[in-house]
Amino acid sequence: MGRAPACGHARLFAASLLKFSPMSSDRYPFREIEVKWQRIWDERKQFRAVEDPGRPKFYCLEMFPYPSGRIHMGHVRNYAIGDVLARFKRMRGFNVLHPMGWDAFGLPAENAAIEHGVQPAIWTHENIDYMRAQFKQLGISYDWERELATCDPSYYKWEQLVFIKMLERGLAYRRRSTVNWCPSCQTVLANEQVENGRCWRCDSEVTPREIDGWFFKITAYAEELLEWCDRLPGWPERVITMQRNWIGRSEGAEFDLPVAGRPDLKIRVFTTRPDTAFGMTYAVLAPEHPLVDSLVTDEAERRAVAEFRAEVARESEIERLAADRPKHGRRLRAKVVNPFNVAEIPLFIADYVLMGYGTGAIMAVPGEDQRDWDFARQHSLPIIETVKRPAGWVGEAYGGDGIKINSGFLDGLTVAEAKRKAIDWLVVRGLGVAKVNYRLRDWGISRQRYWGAPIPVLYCEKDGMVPEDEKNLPVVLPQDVQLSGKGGSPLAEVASFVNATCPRCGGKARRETDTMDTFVESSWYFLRYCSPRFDRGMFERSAAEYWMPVDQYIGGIEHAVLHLLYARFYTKVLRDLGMVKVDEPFTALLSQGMVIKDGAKMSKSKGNVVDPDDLIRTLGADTARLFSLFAAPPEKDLDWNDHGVEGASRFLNRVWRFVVAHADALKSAPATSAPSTEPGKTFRRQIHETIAKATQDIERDFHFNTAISAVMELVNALYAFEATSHDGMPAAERAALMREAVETTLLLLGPFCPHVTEELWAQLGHRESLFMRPWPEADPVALVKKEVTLVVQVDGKVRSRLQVDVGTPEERIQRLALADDRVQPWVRERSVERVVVVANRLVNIVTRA
RNA sequence: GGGGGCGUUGCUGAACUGGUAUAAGCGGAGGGCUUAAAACCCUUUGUCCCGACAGGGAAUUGCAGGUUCGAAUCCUGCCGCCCCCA
Repeated sequence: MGRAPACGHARLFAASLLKFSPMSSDRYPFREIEVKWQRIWDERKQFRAVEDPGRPKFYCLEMFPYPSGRIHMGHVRNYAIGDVLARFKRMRGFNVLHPMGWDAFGLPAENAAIEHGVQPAIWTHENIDYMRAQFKQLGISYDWERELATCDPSYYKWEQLVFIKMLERGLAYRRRSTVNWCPSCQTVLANEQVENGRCWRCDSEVTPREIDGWFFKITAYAEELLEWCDRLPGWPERVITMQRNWIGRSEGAEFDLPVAGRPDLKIRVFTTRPDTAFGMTYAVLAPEHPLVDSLVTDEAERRAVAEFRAEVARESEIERLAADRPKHGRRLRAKVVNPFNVAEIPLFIADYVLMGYGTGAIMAVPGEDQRDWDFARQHSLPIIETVKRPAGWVGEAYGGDGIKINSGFLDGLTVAEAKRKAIDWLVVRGLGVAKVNYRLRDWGISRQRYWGAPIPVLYCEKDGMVPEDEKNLPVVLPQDVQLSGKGGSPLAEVASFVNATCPRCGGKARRETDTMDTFVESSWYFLRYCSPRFDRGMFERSAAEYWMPVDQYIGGIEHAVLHLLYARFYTKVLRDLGMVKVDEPFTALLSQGMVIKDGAKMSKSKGNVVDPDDLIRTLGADTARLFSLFAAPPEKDLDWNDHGVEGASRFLNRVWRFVVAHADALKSAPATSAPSTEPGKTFRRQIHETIAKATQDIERDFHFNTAISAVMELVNALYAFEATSHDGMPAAERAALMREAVETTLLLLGPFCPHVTEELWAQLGHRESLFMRPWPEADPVALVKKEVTLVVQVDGKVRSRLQVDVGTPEERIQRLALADDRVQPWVRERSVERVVVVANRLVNIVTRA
């Protein structure tokens, strides 16, 4: 078979099989193929998942998207990674659950309503329709029958039910807290919506504001969430570390500082370093601390404090905690007493102490804490060292270990011993307790927004706060609400919603008008997928028991703390409500990197956006998928490169041309072979080495890029094999090997590029889908090597190569190596000290002058 | 300030538990096919040195050291970039 005619043949063949689009005359007809197979997969419901206790299950899940309108390249990458795994695991014999849905509540829908007058529900559903079509165009193997949208009342109904149960158990509660408030928009802003202290929309200054809101008591699970961090080996270490730090467990002590001359007042402080108490030279309260008001002595001080508070209120939490900026503080007239040495010390309010951490008050030990040291220097306060510095120590505050000094009864102890003794001392005297503190705060779930799940609570004139009766659920979000973007919670304006009946007494009641944070919906959607149409509960127990936990979760690193922590918490709550058995929702996690172009994240303002629609239109979904999997391993950022995409397209064309050109010969060839010739054996070994490598790369560490490159090498070898005549090789052997190589290529490539491989598979005469086939296994017989090439080094430098039979004894290898013509000149003038032989790899001859 | 990660060719990136550094793709060069171009196919392609060629040699994985028969990989210090925490 000549090469040039093969080309022409390919075109003819393709043209007769499928109609060509004129603009892609040199490319395989990807458009037709992709549409065709998407339709067939859909009709066959090929990826429908059904519980089957007889087969091992694999729950493969990618973080569901917010329906913003259209997908971007980050989505393509995320969902392509998931699809490779889902298809791969199916071929490996697993019963795979691979669902898709929509994180459909959120601010953008509401903003679209405010700006363009579209109802959020309509806007959202239109976006979902468009994006669903895009996913289908990418050929992702979802079980579309399980699709769900979180804005559907039949979804959030169950979340409202769980809310009520959490309320009963004290896991949901209401309290006042400080939030970011925009006075012009009259609404609460999320931290991300505050830019440099200003509202992202109207640019007015954001102020903290005390308002009532709902919280989930995630802190009740702090210890368990932390403990399980050690039991999630399938998670990336950096995500685990971020979660650990976020939870921020610290052990220490809590004790009281009496206010001098005010026997009625004392200030509770938390410290992780009770051993340093003798170094306490002042104390600090958070400016917001409730005791501050009782501590001020006169009107002048009250005014000064108020002024200072207003100043601090403008600073963000991040600014207040930044180590490298000056700390602002104001001295109060009141003084406190250090119980350890009964010294009277000054008391401050300062921005670097937060009400939200510990008790909102600290003992300041500038000798051992850098922030205290900075503050002490600024305010000319004394600094006492209570830990002996190591010899040669240069620096300011010393946070390290050492022997206690200047510390009364703690002198001479190590830091750890002193901590224990200091706590004992406090406990014995009833002054304080040992205390574990967490940085983690309870999860504020109230949003003064319309487009979210209503919180199922009413306020009755007679009964006070009352949960909605379960039989009245769902509390449906009203439609056709006029949204102005002003005036706080939009639901408060909807009389038909607000005015309701008290489920307890039947009297008049007002509905809660806050809606839930959208992270609540995403905290359990993976459970709903197990039985998405179940209408007698959140999910069907047996389905959840079969599918849970998610075996592989895939998503962006930006959710390292937020979503992933909330979902872990919520799952544990459901477990404690007796609804699920699992302790953790996600066994393994893959955090994929960002898609970068020209050194920056894709964004409209940078003009470096690649539109998936364009790509699918010009080069096809298989090419888009292939490149996004080939260009980098999943956990790394992916540098988008237009030339590289063309390379991926070129490769698929190359596969296409070969198969189509040789389809007739391949179809009639025997399926497997035991080659009799050396070149035949070598080629077959190459085929099976590719299987082994690709399988390992996918399975072990998701290194799809190297798996693909292995297949590329096989295709190159296939072209070379075809172009060589191989005198003496039986025609049947040649044909069988080509068939084995081609079919292996298609099977290995299938999960990456499902359409083109499925089409070529069919063209080879297969009736059954490629994806119903088992994943190929490397044949150990084919992998056996008779000979190996050993590298011969002299003093670590490569000087020659040796062809030897596998299993050649070491002495013989040594002899051969030393006798080698190329080795001789390097050892002749020197004496051989030793010879290192690494089996089947190399020989290193170590010499001495 | 503390913790973690990364640094390999013109570019993206390979190199399993230390064992031929630079696979695969992109880009470059040359050739074939073609009236021509595109597409496609083949060959070649990190640097320096010796050599007409064949071939041979040297240094090289951010920099400087160390451990080892042998280091991109392990250890120490430094430089640069990134992330998290403070």
